[in-house]
Amino acid sequence: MPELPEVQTVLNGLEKALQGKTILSLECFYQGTVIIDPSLDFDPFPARPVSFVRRGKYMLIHLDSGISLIIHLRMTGKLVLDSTLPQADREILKHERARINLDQDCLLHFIDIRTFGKIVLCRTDNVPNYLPKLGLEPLSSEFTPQTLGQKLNARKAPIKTALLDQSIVAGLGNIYVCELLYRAAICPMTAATELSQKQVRRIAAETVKVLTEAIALGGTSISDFRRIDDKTGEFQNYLKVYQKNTCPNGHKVKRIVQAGRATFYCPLCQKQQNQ
DNA sequence: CAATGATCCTGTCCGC
DNA sequence: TGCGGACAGGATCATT
Repeated sequence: MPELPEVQTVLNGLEKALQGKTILSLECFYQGTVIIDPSLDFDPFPARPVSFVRRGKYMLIHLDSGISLIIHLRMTGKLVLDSTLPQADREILKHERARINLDQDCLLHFIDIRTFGKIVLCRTDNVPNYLPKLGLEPLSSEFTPQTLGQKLNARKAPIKTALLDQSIVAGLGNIYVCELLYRAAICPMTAATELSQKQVRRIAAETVKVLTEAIALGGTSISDFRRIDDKTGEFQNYLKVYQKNTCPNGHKVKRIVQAGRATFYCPLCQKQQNQ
């Protein structure tokens, strides 16, 4: 389940892999995976990528033809670089939903078991119309205890649920929210509106720390996340509560369900009265 | 506007 | 061995 660090890892890999290459075409093998803006009235290929931008869990690849690719991996999407065979000889892989053909006999397979991932092709000036309302970028200067507190304190929902809302903070998912709340020693059931400034400061600090550490380690490979070279990330080896039986202090980790999603936390380390 | 629930989809795992 | 059901869960849409 790619969250911000996994998306950044993939995007970094793409930037390297596409260096000096030209995109020749985009193929779709599953109805709905590739969405082409209806107002696109010319063939945007061949085109060269000019910039690679991440916004929340969205990857934006801007091309020199004034067109952009918007890629979202959702839960099981993977991009796999392949330069092993002449393009014409490559069969469609299992669960391959789309393909980005490059020159130099390279291509990117878009593999997505559960078919929720999307690739949108649209004019660069039209990109914002394809993105939902996204909140603070946790690794940008706009992410401060002040801006975060302002948004969180306006919500009655539990802090765990509020942090998963992409219109509050963009890029967090279930794994990193559980992890950062443990590190900040905040009980996941605490109403966001009731968080003290001190608690918000800890949440902001631990969010930046856990995301930065995870990016440095190439993300978390919990189920099937892979880098584009198909290697696994390393951060799963550093998780403290997510899918764990005990926390680093040896306490029993509890699993509850909030807003339909599993929450892992330590009732001893994350007490509600921790100020 | 906020909060909730259903939906999309397939592989894996568990109990019987 | 196989079958049904729960679970995994990001984002979107409809509903309250």
